[in-house]
Amino acid sequence: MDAGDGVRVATERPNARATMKDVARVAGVGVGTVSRVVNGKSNVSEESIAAVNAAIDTLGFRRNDSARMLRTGATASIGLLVEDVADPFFSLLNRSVEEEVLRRDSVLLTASSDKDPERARKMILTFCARRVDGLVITLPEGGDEEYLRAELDAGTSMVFVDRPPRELDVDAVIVDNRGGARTGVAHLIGYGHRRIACFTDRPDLYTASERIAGYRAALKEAGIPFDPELVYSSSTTREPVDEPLGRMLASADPPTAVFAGNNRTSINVIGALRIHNTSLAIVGFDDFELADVVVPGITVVAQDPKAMGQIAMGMLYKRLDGDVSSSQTVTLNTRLIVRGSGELSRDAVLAAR
Amino acid sequence: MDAGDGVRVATERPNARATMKDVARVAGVGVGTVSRVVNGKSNVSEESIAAVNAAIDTLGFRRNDSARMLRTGATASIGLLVEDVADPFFSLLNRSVEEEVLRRDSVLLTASSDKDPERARKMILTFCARRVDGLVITLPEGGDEEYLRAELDAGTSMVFVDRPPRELDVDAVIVDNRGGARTGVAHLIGYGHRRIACFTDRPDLYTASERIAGYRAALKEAGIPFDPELVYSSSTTREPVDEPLGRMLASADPPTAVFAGNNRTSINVIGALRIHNTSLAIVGFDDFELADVVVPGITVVAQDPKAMGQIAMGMLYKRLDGDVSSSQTVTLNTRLIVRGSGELSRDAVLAAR
DNA sequence: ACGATTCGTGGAAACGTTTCCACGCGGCCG
DNA sequence: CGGCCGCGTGGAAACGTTTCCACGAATCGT
Repeated sequence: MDAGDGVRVATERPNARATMKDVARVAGVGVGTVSRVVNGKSNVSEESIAAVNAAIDTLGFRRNDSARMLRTGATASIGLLVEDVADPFFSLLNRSVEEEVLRRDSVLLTASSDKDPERARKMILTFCARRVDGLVITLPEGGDEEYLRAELDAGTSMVFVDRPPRELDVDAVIVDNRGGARTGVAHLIGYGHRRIACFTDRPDLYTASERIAGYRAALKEAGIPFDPELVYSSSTTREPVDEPLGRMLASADPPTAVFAGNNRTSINVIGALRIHNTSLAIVGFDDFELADVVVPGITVVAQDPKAMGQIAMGMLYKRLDGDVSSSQTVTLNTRLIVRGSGELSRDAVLAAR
Repeated sequence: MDAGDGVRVATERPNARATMKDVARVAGVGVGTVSRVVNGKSNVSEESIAAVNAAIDTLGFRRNDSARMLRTGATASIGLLVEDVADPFFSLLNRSVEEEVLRRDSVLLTASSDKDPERARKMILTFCARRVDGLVITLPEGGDEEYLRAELDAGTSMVFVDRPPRELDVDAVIVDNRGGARTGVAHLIGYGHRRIACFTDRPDLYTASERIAGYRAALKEAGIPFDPELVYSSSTTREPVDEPLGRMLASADPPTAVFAGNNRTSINVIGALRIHNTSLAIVGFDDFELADVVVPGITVVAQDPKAMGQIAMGMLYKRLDGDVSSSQTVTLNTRLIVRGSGELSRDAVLAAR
């Protein structure tokens, strides 16, 4: 009680948060009891509970989770790494993962790789240093993946999303990119199109290459020759495509339809069509918010990022609960949403020229 | 070396990560030296550095940041709470904050409040228990804010974004919602419109009420009477607005223009206009990705979420660096982006009827 | 040649929690 | 009536790091 006796003041140090020791002193109990009250454990008398809670209120005590994590080894946190949290697809995935994390009273650390393997590596290792319970990862293409094996061996659980693992033995949730693209392109072929342009992301990206493969598969099934002149892969999703589209339109045998490999590219294609003041049939991969507001509505091959997040977290928590069965890859089917842009027949497009 | 002597195996325990102690033993140095090497401190011989690094590699050692945080008290982490990480505006803010956090080698914890004060409270207290260095918060309307004061007093720095503080003495970055709305509506008035509908979010939300105030201010300046029949506030941003819009259009003196209070509402309004097969002049608040792809392009009052994130983090880090000057609120100006939908004159709209 | 300074180093204390062990005290059963 | 059990409790050890202190060796200045 006496502040001048050389011992530190009884109830509070000047600029530090109260600890359980402080609470114990004020409540007149032991630290063990404080811990039991804070964690809602049984075997504590009503009196003690009341005294401790009163002390907590007056001191503004808040448990220091760093200490708890150190002691228990469980951090109750999940790390999420995607390409870009601002991307419409990944932001929905992010939200979906957050919901599952919240349900488990955990906390979510998020990061964007920007498709840079080095940045991804840095963030993942940072997450591991924080001893996250599990990782949800969209691993960028290229770069060494071996560092992940060390973390895996050290006992960190992880799930890949949107891309399958290459060498690593980990769970994954992916989308049937190839099948979805094949369906979308076949849809266009069904409306008489034989010259179908294909705009995608960088082909070294897993999803882009799969979608291109689906595009080619659909052509092959219909006996339509593949023409590399009709394929354009942009280096970034923000890049406008009016120049390459213009070149295709000016060629001897111009396309009458377009398959757009992702939602940003769909938007870019729509913009380019407006610039060239023409209309082609369009099917895009991945739904986006305004797809049914433009005229005509954009027919898309839709993914389900919410389901992807839920399933990924389900797999992750099963591992955290001790499941050691062999790893599996869940493939989500896509859904063709018909809105008009994909149902413009070849004849209609040609007639409008 | 002998595993059978009752002492635990020299280099590794079965299922635990290597600690600095392990590294020290393998490298033949003390733990202090290992710590110095890991943290790149000076005053370590080349030999020791090499030995320690070799040991780190063979053991797969990774510093346990829980312990580090406990000891140092600095968690190198920032907590971000927004309405919804999947919202186009907040996902860009999220990304921008992430960039600043990364620059400081920190980690970002994210959460969505879903406009629920109770959920916000829970997440903020969780972040505080994790002893985040700082908080970036979009605090939902309603509910008690007093718990924040306790955290503030305990020394947690925080910045409000998108909403100003009510009672609390904290920094904030907001947008000139009222001025932006006024500019947008005045723009419509400049094209001859006098009957301007206003669709917004729940009016108990700060941003929505400010924008409505701006709408009214513009009307007042132009001497146009305010008609509550022309204002509709949806309860959720996902709610379609074709029904209320239809009612307005069927009235004796229908609107010739619309001011949409946020980007999702803009989209809903465009959809509703299509359903009613009519066209009105539109100005929306907040830019969105497809605004210049629809026909006509949507004229918007644009915010800059990226700048908001940068400025907020700048203010936060200044506080963390010890700045104790009085708190301030930065107001970001909006920018009118003209794309066509807002430049449809009253006469043109009436002529098309 | 000798004290003073520097450098590299090892080791112990401390951070705040959880958990385990031991203790006192009733009441219960045999 | 005595041992036993269970309950509520206090306190100490442990988690893995950082940091401070102390120590020996080597270098320096005079």
